[in-house]
Amino acid sequence: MEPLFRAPKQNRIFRDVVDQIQDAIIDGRLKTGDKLPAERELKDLLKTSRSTLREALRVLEQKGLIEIKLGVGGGSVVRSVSTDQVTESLDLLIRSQKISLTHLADFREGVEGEVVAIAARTASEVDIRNLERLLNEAKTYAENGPSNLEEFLKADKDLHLAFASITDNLVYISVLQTIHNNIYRYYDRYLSMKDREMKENYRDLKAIVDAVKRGRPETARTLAKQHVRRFYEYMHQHQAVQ
Amino acid sequence: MEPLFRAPKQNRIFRDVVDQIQDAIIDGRLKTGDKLPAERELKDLLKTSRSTLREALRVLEQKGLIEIKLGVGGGSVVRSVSTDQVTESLDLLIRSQKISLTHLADFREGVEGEVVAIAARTASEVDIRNLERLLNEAKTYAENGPSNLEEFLKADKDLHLAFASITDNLVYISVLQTIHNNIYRYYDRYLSMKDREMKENYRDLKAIVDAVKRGRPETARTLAKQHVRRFYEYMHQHQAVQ
DNA sequence: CGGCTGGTATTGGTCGGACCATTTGGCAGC
DNA sequence: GCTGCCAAATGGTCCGACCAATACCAGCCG
Repeated sequence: MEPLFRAPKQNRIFRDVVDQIQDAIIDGRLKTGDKLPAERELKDLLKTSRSTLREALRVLEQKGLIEIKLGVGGGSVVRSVSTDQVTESLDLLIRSQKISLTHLADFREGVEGEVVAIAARTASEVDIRNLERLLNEAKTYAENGPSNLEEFLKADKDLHLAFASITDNLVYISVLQTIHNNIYRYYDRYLSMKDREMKENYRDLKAIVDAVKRGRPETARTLAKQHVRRFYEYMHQHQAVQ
Repeated sequence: MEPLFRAPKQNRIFRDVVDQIQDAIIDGRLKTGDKLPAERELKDLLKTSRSTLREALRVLEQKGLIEIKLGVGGGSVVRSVSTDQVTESLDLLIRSQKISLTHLADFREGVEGEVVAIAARTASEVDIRNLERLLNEAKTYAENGPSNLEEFLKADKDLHLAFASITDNLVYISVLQTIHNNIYRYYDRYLSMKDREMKENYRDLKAIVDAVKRGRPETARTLAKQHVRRFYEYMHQHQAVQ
């Protein structure tokens, strides 16, 4: 039987180790949940040192391809190539302030408009029920006023990501996850929503869900764009009075 | 004077080292082009071992925050936080075949439509001249037929990215760069464009540039969506006869 | 008998030190 | 003054030891 790994060549050995394992994951020789051998064992299989191997594992971990756990029964486990890690780099862009609030808003307006339009065309009954459940959560928090702002924003986020899920399109899902996972970074700087604004926001969401339920793509798109724009207007106003 | 680094705490030291250096880069204490001390020196400053420090540096390198060069005068240099590295994770998604051709097409239709619409509203004269220059390149290749397919696709890509640049919005730019940097992975599997199709594709591009030049956002959007859809229809047809 | 508890083995995390490989720049010899 | 080689700086690799977290099991106590 052919061994899973071979001794590395090239100048920088750790790079070769990374490539070997990454390729094995990408073309399916290693599957999600598979456990790599222990470091002391793997270093022998790869005919390298533990330090070099560990540098390679760190890189793979950072790429989101494996997860490393401590203790007995720990070790390196292959993660599913998912959207979780897509966040990292856009995350850095945002944190380095290379992306302005306005640019983020423009992007969201276009993409989220399209997403709800697709959702309105393709949502199943199960999808709709899920949307209504999330909408109901948002309603509860909205009624309780600004003391529940954090929970309300969470529900708002969940709802937006639920629309993305309905498209069943990993590109939309991962891109929007990235945006929504980072958007809170702007909150502290800009956002302070008042009671009236929370309720207004909730009515937006309700209207969008309604349009999706009734299968009106263009209505949903218009409402979503308006919703996003309004959200950013709150933030801009708050910025102005700071 | 306060030292740039302090001794790490926490359970996993390398993680703390990563955070320290990353924070220094993000909030500007370390600027693009700045050189970190040599490893043997930095490990003393951080009161850690060289192995641990190196694992941290590997992670930072993978994040695209530093670049490590060998030899005398080598070392770790802070890179500008750019869109280059945003590619990595979507790249992995695509290579793992988690994203279908259709999903990619749907996403591009929405986003590229929006992008050219924005471009039509905001393009400057310089932008227009640049578009016309790129369009002219595409024309040359299109006229020379399928033997120039590769060059034509490159020109097509440049044109699409040029539209994104006009928006001046890093989110659009980085997302579309990611898509276009990876789209070629589908070519081998699906694409084989014939002479007639290349010319048709060129006419699409020309019409879009024209709409942008004349400041017609909605016309540009419609044309761009149609252009993207047509492109993927070629690929699907080719797939079907394989 | 059952549950708590502490020990122990496994596995990743950290450390220090030695040596290798690459690169640059200067010095020696022509 | 040019050429080519050597030395120093710096990252890359390797080794072996020990630390730290954790799962699991044996044994004790209620």
